[in-house]
Amino acid sequence: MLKMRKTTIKGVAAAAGVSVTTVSDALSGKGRLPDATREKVQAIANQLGYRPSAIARGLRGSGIGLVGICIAPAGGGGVLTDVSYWAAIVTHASQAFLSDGHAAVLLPHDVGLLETLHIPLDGVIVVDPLERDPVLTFFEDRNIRCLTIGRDVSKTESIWVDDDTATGVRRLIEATISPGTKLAFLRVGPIKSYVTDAISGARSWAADGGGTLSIHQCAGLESEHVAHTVREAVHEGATAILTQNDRLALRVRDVLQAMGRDVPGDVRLLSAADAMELGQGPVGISAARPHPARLAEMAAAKLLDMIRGQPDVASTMSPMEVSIRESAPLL
Amino acid sequence: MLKMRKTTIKGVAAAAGVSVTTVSDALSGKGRLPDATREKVQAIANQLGYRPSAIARGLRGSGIGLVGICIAPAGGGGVLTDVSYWAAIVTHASQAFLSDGHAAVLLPHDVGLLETLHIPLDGVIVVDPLERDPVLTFFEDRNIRCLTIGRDVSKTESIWVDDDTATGVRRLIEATISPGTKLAFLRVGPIKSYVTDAISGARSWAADGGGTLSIHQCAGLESEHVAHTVREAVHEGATAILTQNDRLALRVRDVLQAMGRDVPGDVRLLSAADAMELGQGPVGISAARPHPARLAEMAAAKLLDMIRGQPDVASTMSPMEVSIRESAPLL
DNA sequence: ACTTCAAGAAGAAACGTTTCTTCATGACAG
DNA sequence: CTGTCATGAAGAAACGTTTCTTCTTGAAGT
Repeated sequence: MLKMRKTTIKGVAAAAGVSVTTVSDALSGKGRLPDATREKVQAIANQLGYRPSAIARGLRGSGIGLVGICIAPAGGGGVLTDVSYWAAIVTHASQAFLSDGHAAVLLPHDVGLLETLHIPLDGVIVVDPLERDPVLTFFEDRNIRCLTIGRDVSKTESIWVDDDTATGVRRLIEATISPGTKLAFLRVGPIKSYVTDAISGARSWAADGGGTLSIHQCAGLESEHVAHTVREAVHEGATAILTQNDRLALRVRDVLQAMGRDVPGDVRLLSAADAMELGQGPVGISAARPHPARLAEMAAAKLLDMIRGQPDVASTMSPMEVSIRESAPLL
Repeated sequence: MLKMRKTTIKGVAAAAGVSVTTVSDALSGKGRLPDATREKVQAIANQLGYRPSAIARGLRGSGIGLVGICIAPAGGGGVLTDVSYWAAIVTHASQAFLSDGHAAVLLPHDVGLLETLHIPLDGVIVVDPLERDPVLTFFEDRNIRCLTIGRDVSKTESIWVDDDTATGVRRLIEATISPGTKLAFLRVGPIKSYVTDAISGARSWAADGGGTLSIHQCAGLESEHVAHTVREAVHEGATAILTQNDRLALRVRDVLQAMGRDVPGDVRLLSAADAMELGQGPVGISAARPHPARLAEMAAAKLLDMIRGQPDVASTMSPMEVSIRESAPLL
């Protein structure tokens, strides 16, 4: 394999017997050149396999069309993101960027790793920021335009796109839980905005005379932790359980079954976040339906607006529909 | 918001009353400077929020640590990649890159779109290249190091990583199909290397006296097309069907059921590519198990080796295990 | 007191583009 | 014959780094 150095604009200029200016103009269609020159230069550039260096271009201009998607990796348990949620966001966002001539870089949701990278980003989408997320500070420090999917409740001036979980959850409860019921909210893991929202939706239902609400923190997704929390809730008289997300809901369903409680006969079960798995199994679980794909597209579009310098980019709530299943049928 | 231009190395030099050389040296730890100067410069750089421009850096050196993952988007039907396969490859490859200080850019498997992008890539992983894939030519033309997951059978000099589908499929057949059986291979869509391999695995089984093999091309994944092809195969006397992949296998199972044929009683059913869904339902489908995660990690590691300039990077086959389920139990 | 040397720091080239400015030429009008 | 203009093309600056080279200074060795 010939290890020759890449042909640069200088090489083309020399080969064509013209100046670099002429080459640049000929290839970009600018300047005033007769067609003859233009074609000659193009032919030679072509023949030499000349490709302008994106880096050199970027040095002069503003950026090279890169946007980041900052998201915790998908997979197993723990704080990892659910695979289909992850895939929906990543595919839809990157497609949206692509059709605008930008390319998406996958970034870790981790400042330590981010610091090892040195990438010229035009902007970044941060997915599910935590409260006072250091990742947001990281990008702010570097003056990189940032938009979040899900909100960092502690930052008021930031721009986000989010499911309207509060309203969605309230509608879900109203549709399936009879007034006066004792409802237990089960949460787990770090605080994300949708959890806060789900709670405030449930609170507003309770405050408006829907019923009473108690909140329980699960130590983890392992069966024993979930069982402990469920027992606690049931012992306090709860006859309806609302979980933070799909995975927790599935565990709760199993735990209730193991305890011999009928769903929905003894306890009605709801999830604040829908997922395909909730529709499977003998007792499907009712849930509010998030729209990762739609959020990703909206986020990408807005971020591109910001990059183009539009001044009036605003945050947006996306309305949620509800999926009614066996675990909590319509009243 | 203050719209000041980014602080550059010149700004720091001016503020510190030293030359740019000194700033560069102080921050990078090179050159010979007394600690006093070093610290002073660092303090000022810090205070000014100075971040060296990755682009400028890249201009001088070789690259900015970007690698591409070129893969057809995941989702619905058509030529799109299966979601879990897609996610496994993208997460594992990008994680591997990340831990080496590189970041992954998601690229479309589409020359038209690639041409609109101008990104300085150190290398790229092309997932499931088609035969004589123009995408490979695209990267070759641009002198970008390229490694494929799955092979382009027409390019012999390229470097790849792949499941050993031929051996896996042959083992699968040997374990579940009795000698002398008429086996029908059903394929669909564009030719990818794993299909060629699956066929050659089946061929070698047939050639060594295992049984007879016929190959059928399905016009599409829609029920009517699948039904047509299955009818054809069964009419020719096939009592075992091997499908190209999981989705086709699922359709075939439904079609057989609709035709009133018992699986595995009347017809044994196999898939050349396993997926989670094959384990679900009353009649799980036996299959050879690909390892997208492992392939992605191997591919990333090898590509990084190539980028580092290692001369002896070789292609690798990854052995496949088989999943035995109800549709074709062990003999 | 004169050379030699090392430390500290600055200068300047190079990386590959784009773009603003300038220059030369010839045509045309006065 | 001279001044104006348009055309075609080259020159050079700028983008922000890194790194190789050079320069200055003071200290040490003879």
